[in-house]
Amino acid sequence: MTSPANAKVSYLTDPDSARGRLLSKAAHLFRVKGFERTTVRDLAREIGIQSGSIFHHFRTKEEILRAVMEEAILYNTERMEQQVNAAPNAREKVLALIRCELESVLGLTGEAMSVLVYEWRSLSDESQAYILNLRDKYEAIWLTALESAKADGLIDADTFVLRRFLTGALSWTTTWYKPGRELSIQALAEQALLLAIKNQHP
Amino acid sequence: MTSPANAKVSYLTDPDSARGRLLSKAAHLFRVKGFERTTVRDLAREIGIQSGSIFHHFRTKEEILRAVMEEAILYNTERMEQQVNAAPNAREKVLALIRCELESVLGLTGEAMSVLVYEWRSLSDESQAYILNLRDKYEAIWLTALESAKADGLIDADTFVLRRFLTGALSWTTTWYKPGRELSIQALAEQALLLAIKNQHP
DNA sequence: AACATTACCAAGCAAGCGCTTGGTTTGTAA
DNA sequence: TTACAAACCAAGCGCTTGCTTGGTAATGTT
Repeated sequence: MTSPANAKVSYLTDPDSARGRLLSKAAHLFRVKGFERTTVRDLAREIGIQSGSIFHHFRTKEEILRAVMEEAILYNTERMEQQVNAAPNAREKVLALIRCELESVLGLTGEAMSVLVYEWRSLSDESQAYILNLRDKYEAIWLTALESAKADGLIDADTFVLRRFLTGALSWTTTWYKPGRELSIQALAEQALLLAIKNQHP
Repeated sequence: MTSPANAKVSYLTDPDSARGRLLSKAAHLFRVKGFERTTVRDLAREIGIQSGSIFHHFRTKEEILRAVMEEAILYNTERMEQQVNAAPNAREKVLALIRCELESVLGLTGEAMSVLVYEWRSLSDESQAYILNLRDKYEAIWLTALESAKADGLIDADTFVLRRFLTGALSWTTTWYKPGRELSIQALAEQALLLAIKNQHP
C-alpha cells in the first residue's frame, strides 16, 4: 500500500515516507545553506536520525541532491503539460507556462526548484547529463508554445533569447518574492507576460 | 609606483600584482567550481604557490570571496554611473544600463559578477551586510533611470518588479551566452530593452 | 511462530579541510 | 653593505567531512 490509488501527485515520493521526509528536508537545507555547506550530520539532525542511517536510503550524498532535482523536474513537467494542453490559445498557453513556472519556483516545489537552478555544479557529470535530458523535455514544451505565439504575431523577439530571458527573470523571483497581500502569483504572472507579449489586447 | 597616474580602471587591483592575480584566479575557480568546492590548495596550485602562502595576502578564505565581490561591484557601479550620465534621454539611459550590466556579466568582470550572484550565501553575515550596502547604491542608479523612463511613458509595468525581472534575465545570460558572430552584446541589449519598453519608436 | 526485510543506531575510519607556524628567499632603499 | 619588510615555503595541527561497519529493533508476510 505504498502508493494509494488516488495519489494526487505522481512522481513525488510520499512525503510521509522516510524517503519523502528526507528529500523535503534535504531540499530545504540545500536551499538555505547550499549543498556543500550542508553536511549529512545537519541533515540527519533535521530528520531526527543518526547520520549513518541516511546511507541506508541513499548511497551517496550526491544521490540525494540528484533525487531532489529529479522529483522536482518530473513533477513540474507533468503539471506544465496538463495546463498548456488545457489552454485555449497561444496567449493563454504562454500565460499558463509562466504561471506554472512561477508556482513551481515559489510554491511547494520551490525549494527543490531553487536547488535545481543553483546547485547544478555539485552534481556529478553523469547526474548532470541525466538531469539535462529531463530539462530538455521541459524546455521543448516552452519553445513550442512560444513559437506558436510568435506565429500568431504576439511575439517580436527571437524565441530562444526570449525563453532564456524568461528563465532568468522567473527563477530570480525566488530571491525576492514574498507571498503577501500586495502581489499575487497570478498578478506576477501577468506582469511577466507583459515582458514577452507586445499587445495585450490585439 | 604601485598605482600609475594613468590607471584606466580604479577600484580594480592591478592584475599583475600578487593580489590581483590571486583575485582573478579565485574568481575563475569560484565561478567554475563554486566557493565551497574550491579549496585553498586548488587556488594555490592555480597560482603556483604553496597553500599556506595565500594567508599572507588574506586572513581567511572568505575574505578572498568578499574581495572578489567588492571589486566587481565597485568597478561596475562606477562604469554604470559614467554611462548613464552620458546618455541623452530616458530610453538611452535604460539601454545604457542594460548594456553595462550585460558587459559586466559577460565581459572582464563576468566571473566575479557570477560569483557575486551565486556565492552570496558563502559570505559571513558581516560581509553580506557590507556587500548589500554596495548593491543598494548600484540598484539606486537603476531605479532612478527606470522611474524617469516611466515618467516619460515608456514603461507600463511596476518599476520595482521590472527591475527584478531584468536582474534575473540579464544575470542568467552568463549561463548560456557565448560571445560569437550570431549575437553581439549590443544586439542582446536591444532585445532586452524590448522586454522593458513598450514602444521602441513612439 | 517463524522468517525476511526494512529501518535504524553506535562507533569510528580515512581523507581532506582551513589555517598556523617558524624559517628562508626576494625586492627595495639608505 | 646593511637593514628591513614583503613574499613565500615546508610541514603539519586540529577538526570536520562523507561514508562504512556490525549489530539491533521494528515491521510486515506466510
